[in-house]
Amino acid sequence: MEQLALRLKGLSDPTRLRVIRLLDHGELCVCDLMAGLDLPQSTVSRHMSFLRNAGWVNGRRKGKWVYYTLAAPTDAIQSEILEILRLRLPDEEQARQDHERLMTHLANKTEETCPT
Amino acid sequence: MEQLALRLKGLSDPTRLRVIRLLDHGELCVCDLMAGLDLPQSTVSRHMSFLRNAGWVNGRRKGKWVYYTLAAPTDAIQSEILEILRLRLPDEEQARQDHERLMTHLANKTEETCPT
DNA sequence: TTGACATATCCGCATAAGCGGATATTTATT
DNA sequence: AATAAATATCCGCTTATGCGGATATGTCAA
Repeated sequence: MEQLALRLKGLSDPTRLRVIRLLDHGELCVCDLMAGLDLPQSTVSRHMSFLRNAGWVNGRRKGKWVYYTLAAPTDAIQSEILEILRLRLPDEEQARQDHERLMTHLANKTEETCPT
Repeated sequence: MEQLALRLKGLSDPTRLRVIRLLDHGELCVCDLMAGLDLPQSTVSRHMSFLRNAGWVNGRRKGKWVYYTLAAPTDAIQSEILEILRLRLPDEEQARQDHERLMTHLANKTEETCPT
């Protein structure tokens, strides 16, 4: 139960659900998430640590950047919950705004300033 | 997201997951849960308030007793998460003990001391 | 090796949660 | 009305969580 409770605690915060939703579009670095969420760097980084610790995301370093992706599920529960979120995360105004901010930000990124 | 985060926060505690698992056997009053969880009354009652507030259980008063049941899901997410828990809640030693304590307690209950 | 950038961690702070004993509330019984 | 039983709430306490600015760490480029 401990393990599962920790997993679910990872999802028990609105900001972290927004992160999951943004990551569903693919790999993003912290600065991308800052733009999408419109939150300061320390706040985003802290939530990413929490999510990594709870087993929901992986981070890989690429030069100065750390790219986060949704983690591959390690058990059936995690896999099914992730699938539910993918299909049914509420389609709220905020999600639309997050996505729009992210897209605007990505459009202004050049290959050299932030390589994949 | 707020709403969903609250829902998930309801499940983000080991004791509350144990409650969900016990309630899957059917309606239980607080004293039943105290026996199953082996926790003091104030602790159990507080967790039940939390779960009710998060939309996972309903309580109905019957005389001196308050019987709790799993709440009927109000949306697809809740329904699917509940189904996952039902199918896949980890089969741990603690769950076995909880169940055993509950059964022993129920066996000692007479109709008059605690009616359904 | 210095500078600039991206990220992580530290800091102090405020609020939320968890705990269990004590007390209040509700209901049935006499 | 008084008592007892079941439950909810209050209390003081401890720990966890969230926040954002400040600082530390890691990495690349000049």
